[in-house]
Amino acid sequence: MSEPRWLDAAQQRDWRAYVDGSVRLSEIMERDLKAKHGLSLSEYEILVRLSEAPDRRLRMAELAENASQSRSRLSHTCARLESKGLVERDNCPSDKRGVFANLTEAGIAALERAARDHVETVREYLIDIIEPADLEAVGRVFTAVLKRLEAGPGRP
Amino acid sequence: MSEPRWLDAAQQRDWRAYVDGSVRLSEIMERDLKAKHGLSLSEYEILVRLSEAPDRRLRMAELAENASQSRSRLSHTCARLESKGLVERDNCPSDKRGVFANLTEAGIAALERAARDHVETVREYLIDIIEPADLEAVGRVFTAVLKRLEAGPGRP
DNA sequence: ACAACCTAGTTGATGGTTCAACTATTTCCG
DNA sequence: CGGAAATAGTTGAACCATCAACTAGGTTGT
Repeated sequence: MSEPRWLDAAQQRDWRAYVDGSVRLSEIMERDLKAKHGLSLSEYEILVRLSEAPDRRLRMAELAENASQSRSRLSHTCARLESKGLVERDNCPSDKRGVFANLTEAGIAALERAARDHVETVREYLIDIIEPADLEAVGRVFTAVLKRLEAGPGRP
Repeated sequence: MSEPRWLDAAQQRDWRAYVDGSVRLSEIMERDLKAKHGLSLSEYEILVRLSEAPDRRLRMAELAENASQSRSRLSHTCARLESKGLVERDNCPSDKRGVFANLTEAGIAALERAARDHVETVREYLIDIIEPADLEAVGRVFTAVLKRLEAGPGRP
């Protein structure tokens, strides 16, 4: 139990800006999508990942991984999307435990509409108001975070 | 209704890294705090803001603003923290509608314990694995986001 | 002084997320 | 082969956040 290595003033300032800013940024994304398209951010993410998959279909586990959601959460969210007619689920022939989620035509259309507004919001509140070099830095930072998280716990 | 200004490949890559990375980063913070100290991230944030306030007390509205939470959410969360004995609420004498939230001794102690672990997690999964200059860029970026959000909607 | 309005904060219902338990299938390996 | 262990996905309960409605006290203007 050693002394904690506290952040210095500059680190603290930057970390705090990130905490506050990222919470409020995702809040506005959420609100915007919900108001204009009746979609939550996590529903939107699912549609995005499906739209990029071959044949616009993915196994539930892979979709959960891509969308950074737990399997349970995906099951519930998928049920909701299914009842909205944006997603369909059907059984995997080769693995009888497996389930494919796939995007319906309505899902494709809804995503296209939502994405047009969403990209505008992302620009308006982030991309267009910062230096391109700083966006690249953000990319590097969170790529490193993802890599670190994959490596699992322990601090080498 | 003009054509959307889609992100280019590099912007898309960086934005996606941020979306995925930030979700997963706050997930691990949340899990860590919950497992080791029984606190959610938003409870933790409330304790932090209170601990920094003069006399470790703040009016509810101000606390809500500082912690980036809605007033309603703060009421509920505060009720939970109160039942854990970490926060107390009492009436404001000068404005009879008002309520002060203040940190109890137990709250101070709980925060101190939690903060020691929390800073370690923040370092392990973010600060210590990136370039200092990139952290500064993150700080600039989200400071700009906060400024933009304060300005309100509309894109000048 | 009083009516209209605004601000502080809470409450309860609703809906989404998490967690643990469960079924069903597949894989591993003696 | 056959049983143990691992994997895919779902379910329901408990928990937390959001939203609209509400109480109560303050502010403004005439």
